[in-house]
Amino acid sequence: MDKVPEECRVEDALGILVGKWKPIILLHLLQEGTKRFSDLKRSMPGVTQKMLTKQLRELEEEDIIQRVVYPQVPPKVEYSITEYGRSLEPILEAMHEWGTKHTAHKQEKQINQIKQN
Amino acid sequence: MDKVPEECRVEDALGILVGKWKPIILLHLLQEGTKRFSDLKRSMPGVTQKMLTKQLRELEEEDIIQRVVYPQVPPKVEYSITEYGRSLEPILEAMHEWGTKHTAHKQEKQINQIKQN
DNA sequence: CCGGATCCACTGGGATACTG
DNA sequence: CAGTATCCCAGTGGATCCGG
Repeated sequence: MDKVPEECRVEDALGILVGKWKPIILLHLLQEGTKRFSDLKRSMPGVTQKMLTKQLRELEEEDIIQRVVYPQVPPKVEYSITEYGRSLEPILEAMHEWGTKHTAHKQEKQINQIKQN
Repeated sequence: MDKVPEECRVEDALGILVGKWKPIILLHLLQEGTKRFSDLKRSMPGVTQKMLTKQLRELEEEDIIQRVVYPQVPPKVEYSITEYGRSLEPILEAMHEWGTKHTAHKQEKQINQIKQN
């Protein structure tokens, strides 16, 4: 961490990942390669079509994922991670690992607070 | 990335880092160890007292940073990274590195778009 | 099947003024 | 010096309906 704050690019990476459904989307696509819109939607309980579309568009805009439309009836649209997007994988892994520890950390903290009483 | 989405903890880490001034705060404290509120504020152009206070409180709540109040007049409050908070450093590093590449990537993309015309 | 268009609630961030 | 208290605005996320 020998960078001066003026040239901090952390936010750039953060901006890509921030969005209620983006981490989940990436996880699905990283694990399963290519998925149709409807499959993606089905595997993400609670998401609306509008939101899923929006988040996918934003990831596509940053070249993290790729969108392929098959001009047929009924429509078919497939999404997949780009090579470039795959470079985010180590970061997601690291965050997942840290998050897991943090969850344990918070539980421990709660237990200690209860003991105080 | 062999985790199923149901046990995705990426958001937990993300939630800690998200906040307009949090990455910068962490960067400053990681680099310079301990800083007073006013020093921190001075090194972050544009931040208001309210926002700086708020972001610091949130980081403190998660045990990422430590707040020490010296009961004197005028008041003196020092902030520093906790041992636990320091475990975020690799993630911040990785994001900074990725962000730097991404900035270059976007510039390249723009140039290509201009060439199209 | 996919996604655009509208309308709406909520909250994150900010400007400003005030206090021990 | 450090922090609260108010008021405000814009953006995000969501519910719902419509269309190719």
